[in-house]
Amino acid sequence: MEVRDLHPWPGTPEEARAIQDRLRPLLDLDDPAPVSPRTVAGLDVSYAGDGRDDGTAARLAAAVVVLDAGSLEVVEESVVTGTAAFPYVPGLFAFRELPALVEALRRLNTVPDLLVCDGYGLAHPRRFGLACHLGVLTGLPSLGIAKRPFVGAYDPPGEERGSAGPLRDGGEVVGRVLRTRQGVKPVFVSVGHRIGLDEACRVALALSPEFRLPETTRRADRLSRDALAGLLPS
DNA sequence: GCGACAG
DNA sequence: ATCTTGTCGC
Repeated sequence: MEVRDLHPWPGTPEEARAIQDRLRPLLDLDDPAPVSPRTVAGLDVSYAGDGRDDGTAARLAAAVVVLDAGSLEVVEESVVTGTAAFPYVPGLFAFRELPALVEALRRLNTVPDLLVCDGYGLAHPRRFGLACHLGVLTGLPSLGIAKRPFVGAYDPPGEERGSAGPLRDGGEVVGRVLRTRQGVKPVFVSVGHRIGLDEACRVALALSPEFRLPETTRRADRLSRDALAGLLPS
């Protein structure tokens, strides 16, 4: 599929933040139309550990797995190996894996109806997490499902699957804390681009019929790990 | 100023 | 993210 060219690559955290501030206005989040995705793409990245002290140049594998939204059967897979493009800095996480993920998306023959990212969308210090960034670059609806809290405050949702509550930051609701499995830690859902929070949570639940994490990220996680394992140890 | 901080 | 043993439970 087609993906917009990457902007000039930032050399410093300041430049990276400036890029996020410049791209944020491109988000389409006002009254988004229903997505009702037929296919959903899950994205994830695995790392080989070493690299430089700042984490740059660490070997990684970025995977995209497209599933049929109804049956959750695999429609297409794409994996690429590469190196971390930026040190890990909370709030600038996207710059670490963006180049590899974009390349994996470009190698897709299918154009998914929705992107499900491992991390955050709007629930971000500058309201521009990885899901927002990929949404703008691809033009596709996107959302983020994170395993751990980042920004915002929340009350623990009920113990049953489906229970949820608002994730609030700076006086605004930036996402939702959702229990995808009874008695198990909840996940953090936030919209990225062209989708509403209600639909994002419905999709998140539909993609997680059995486990805490959605099948999209579970599949992408396994694929990226396998790709890394297939590389010569070094 | 100090601590916390997606993956 | 990754480093990691055993253990409880379906």
